[in-house]
Amino acid sequence: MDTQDRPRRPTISDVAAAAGVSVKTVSRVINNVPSVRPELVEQVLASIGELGFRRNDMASSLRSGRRTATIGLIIGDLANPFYSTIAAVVAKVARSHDTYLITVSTEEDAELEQQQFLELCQRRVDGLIIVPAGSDHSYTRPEAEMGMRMVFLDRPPSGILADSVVIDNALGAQAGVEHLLAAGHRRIGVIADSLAIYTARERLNGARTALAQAGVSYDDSLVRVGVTHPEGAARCVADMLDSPDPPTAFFTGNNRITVGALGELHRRGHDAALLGFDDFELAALMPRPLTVIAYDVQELGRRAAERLFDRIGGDSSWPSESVINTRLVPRGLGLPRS
Amino acid sequence: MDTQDRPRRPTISDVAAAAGVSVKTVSRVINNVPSVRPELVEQVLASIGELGFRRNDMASSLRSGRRTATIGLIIGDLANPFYSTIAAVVAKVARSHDTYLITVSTEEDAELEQQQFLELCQRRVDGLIIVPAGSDHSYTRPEAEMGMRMVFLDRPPSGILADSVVIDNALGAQAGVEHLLAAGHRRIGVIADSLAIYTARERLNGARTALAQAGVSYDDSLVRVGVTHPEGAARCVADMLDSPDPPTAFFTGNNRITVGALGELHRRGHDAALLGFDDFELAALMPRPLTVIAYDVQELGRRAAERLFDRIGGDSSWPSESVINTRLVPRGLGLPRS
DNA sequence: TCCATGTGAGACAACGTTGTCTCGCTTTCG
DNA sequence: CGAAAGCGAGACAACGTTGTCTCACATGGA
Repeated sequence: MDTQDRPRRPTISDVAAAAGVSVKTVSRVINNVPSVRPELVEQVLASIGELGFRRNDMASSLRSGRRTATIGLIIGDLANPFYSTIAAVVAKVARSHDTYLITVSTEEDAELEQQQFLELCQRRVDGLIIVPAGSDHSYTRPEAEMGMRMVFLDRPPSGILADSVVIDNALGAQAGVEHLLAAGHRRIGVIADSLAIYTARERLNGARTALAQAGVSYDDSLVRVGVTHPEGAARCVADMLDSPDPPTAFFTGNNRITVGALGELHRRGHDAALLGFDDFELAALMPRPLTVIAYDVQELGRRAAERLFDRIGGDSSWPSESVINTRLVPRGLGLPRS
Repeated sequence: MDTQDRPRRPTISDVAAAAGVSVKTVSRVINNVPSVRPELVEQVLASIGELGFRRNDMASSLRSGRRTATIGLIIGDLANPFYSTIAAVVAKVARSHDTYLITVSTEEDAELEQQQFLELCQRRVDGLIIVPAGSDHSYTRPEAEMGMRMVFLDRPPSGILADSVVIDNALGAQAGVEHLLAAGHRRIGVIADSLAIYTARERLNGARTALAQAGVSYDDSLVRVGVTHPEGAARCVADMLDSPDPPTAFFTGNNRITVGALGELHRRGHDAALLGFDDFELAALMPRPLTVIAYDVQELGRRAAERLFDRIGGDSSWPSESVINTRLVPRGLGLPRS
């Protein structure tokens, strides 16, 4: 008959009334302040149980000015296993710090990245881990100056000095191409993602370094860039194989490209060698077991998350760049055409 | 020299002081209330830009009592592609409702599920999507009664009446086993996850129905349950193949089990047929292309998220159970031993 | 000219919680 | 026995924002 029509959550003041104590005492009980008479503690706990009271964390963190116990993760696409692995390990580290994780996808759109960054700042997350989509991060500077902690992951930031954790793309790609060269290949097709992406640039550079050091002249017709989908990679492979002087091996710049290329080779029953950057779960089970440049994705996420919590914990040392090593996982190659 | 030592975020009161207006006027400008003189609007916006002001969303939603624009997703493990696909599509639907997503992993632990559920309620999320780990959800009832919206995904709740979205596990498994029977197999090994999991129970039931309807007597030695890892699945396959009267085909209850079983068959070069529940990206590229029971995981997540936002939007109709159909994707089987 | 009407903007309180201060009671010691 | 000290618990204000109310001033009609 009263204002019971919409169910309203009880507040500490309701609990206080029910237990016959002041709101502050309820607050003390909730926060385990020891200086409350055990008998009152019991009364209060009883009332809390009866009413189903649950503290409003938002009000609590507003008043206390402490952490919101939330961090944000800005990534390309949660459906991509690379990103979801990172999200999982970041969430795990966050949980060990009693912190929740808000994950947002930018779909590799720089504008969306900026928008979501600012929105997460409005929510007063305690910190942010960012896998950059855009190439200019000076927009983060005002927030950084006002105390927002952030760590860049997989790609370094530009326009701001901040922590980052990246993998050794160039050296990894170089090692991969060297492996193909050592197997006797001289015509090696290289397929890379958009060069707007830092990792794609670095990997292409590494591949070129290997070729140059082996004295193999650089052939433009054997390099394709801006390949973003497996289908595109398949077309590139088809295209190069149909050319007059086709490659005998392929170096593919990421797992999506590798899968697309593999599919095309599989369809054709072609025996060109294939070596890709990024490992993936089923690589060993492929029709042709795949040699890949692998690295510890979980370690990548873990280091970024731990760096972030160091910062949140008050670490104010000079920003650092942490580099994760890659390793070549040999699982066999197609034989070079002799 | 003043309290500038720790960078403090400006508040609307700082903006008001800078612009020479009242805090309420700043609030009006922020919220696009039209009844403010354009000249003042400009002043306020200028001050906002200068100070780098950004509204505190937590304070805003506390005061206004409106939504927190956050929903929670409670799943088993974000690193599992099934769950990350769901998380991605839920995040997408959420974003279209200007809402953020907090994802937590239970690691299939019922106690952790309950704990995280309650913590998310404390955060005053607007709603929750839950993939149950536990089998009793009566603990959610007090929260539901106080207005917490929730939708159960992949597995129905027990102990509470609430919306759910599930797939047709029994019928799918039945169709899968029928497919193996139609190919002439009579000795079919069935490997299932822990029967504490609803989907595993349902799928096993479906498999048994198919066997029973075909008049194949049920052989306990051909059924393994409680298999949670690919390694376990591999051991089951090895074990059954090494038995005196080995199966000629396997029905595997989920994608982890399928991968483990496939690996073992691959190692042995064994030609037993394999048909699994759950599709996975590379199934078509496997050494033996895999026939699977597939379903639209994205649709599963999408329906749950849309149902949740219906509820948040005020829909108070009777709770519904939405069922997603499965389909058999034939990609070939090993031939039965003749 | 005077009063009714309308409009823009400020004062104040409130959301649910916690930090600070105070106060009364008990304990202890000179 | 009185005063200092200690301790438990309440009153009050504040976190940053927005809802409600009020008021000053401008406008228009009688």
